[in-house]
Amino acid sequence: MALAHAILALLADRSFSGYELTKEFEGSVGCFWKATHQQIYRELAALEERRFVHADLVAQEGRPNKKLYELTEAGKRWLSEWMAEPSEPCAVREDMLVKTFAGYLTSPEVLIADIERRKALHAEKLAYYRQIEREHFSDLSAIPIEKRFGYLSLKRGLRYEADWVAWCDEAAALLRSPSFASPG
Amino acid sequence: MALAHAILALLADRSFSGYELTKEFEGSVGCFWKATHQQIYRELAALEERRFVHADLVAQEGRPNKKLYELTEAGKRWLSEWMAEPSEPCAVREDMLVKTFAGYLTSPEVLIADIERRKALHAEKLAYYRQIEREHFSDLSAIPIEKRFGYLSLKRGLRYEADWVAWCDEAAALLRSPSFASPG
DNA sequence: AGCGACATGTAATACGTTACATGATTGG
DNA sequence: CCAATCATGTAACGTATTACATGTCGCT
Repeated sequence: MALAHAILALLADRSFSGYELTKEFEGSVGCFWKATHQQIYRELAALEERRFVHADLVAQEGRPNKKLYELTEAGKRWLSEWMAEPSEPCAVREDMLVKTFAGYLTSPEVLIADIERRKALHAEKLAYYRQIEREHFSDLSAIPIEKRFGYLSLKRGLRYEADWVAWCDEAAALLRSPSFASPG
Repeated sequence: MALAHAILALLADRSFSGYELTKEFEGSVGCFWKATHQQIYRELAALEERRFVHADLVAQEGRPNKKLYELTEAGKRWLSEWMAEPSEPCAVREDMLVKTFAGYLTSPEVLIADIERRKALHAEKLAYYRQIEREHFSDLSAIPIEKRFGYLSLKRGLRYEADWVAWCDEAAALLRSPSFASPG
């Protein structure tokens, strides 16, 4: 039930439509939570039924109407209570590491190609998070306190992507070293 | 269907029972894949139906009998083919970072307590992985080439845990700094 | 005329989590 | 005698993924 909390955490700041929430999860929020639009619409419906959010239909000109969801008092209470509970590490399920683990079943070249691909992906995300850091968090004292907390989460994203890039370099270098030369 | 590949990757080295596989996923394999015994038994049954593994009933003295699963040729082929496909980053869903994101809804003390708890968890895993590194990978040239690949995956686990510990320190320090003092 | 952004959904399937369920043996 | 380890499963439920589905508007 943690997607629910992620959505409520966004709605604590301001109202969002399902579409807007989806965009948030595709952007910087993606550094700590991943969700598709289908999950979000389903969860919003469930949250509305539990009265943790309330939807307002907003008529728009020049574009489709939207449902703006706002956090209710009950929703805010539920979220605050959850904040005090201990949080567990998320489950890691990394295809890439299954492949390195059984890497002797393929050629080093195949592994290295995949590692380089991953490196590019993580480098791109890292650049994106650095841009957000520059644009939104270059002067913490200049932004309202509620917004400052987002920097803590972003910092984890920055570390995570930088660390993946570093591992990719390390792993590729090892695979190219004599220790992993084909004959063994 | 990636749990299937993780299981086959383990079976590529030697045969395992469901119980033994569960132990592996709780141990060092846990640095890149998480699975419960229920998932494993279900997946083994599915893999057997697809003829990617074959079960041998092994009678034991002094303990319950077990089913030893071995990789079939078809299973090995299927695994090898999968190795060449590009691998995507796994989905991050971090409760902890939802909490820091909306941290203004609770007190810094509550957040810091949770962060310190997480730090202890990650430090413990880091120590465990370091122990495995010392015991199994201190001299790469002394171990058979197939086993060396496991070190690449372990290195990612070492990085991951160390990076979390570092973030916990960074985040706790920030929360104790004037930038996050309650009044804003 | 077609593409991309806006906007919201259903349905089917796959996968993960939690609870329930059993039973032998070993060591304290 | 009780708890822990070995050993394997079923059932119910919750969550995630993938495919399908629709329609507007603005721009080129």
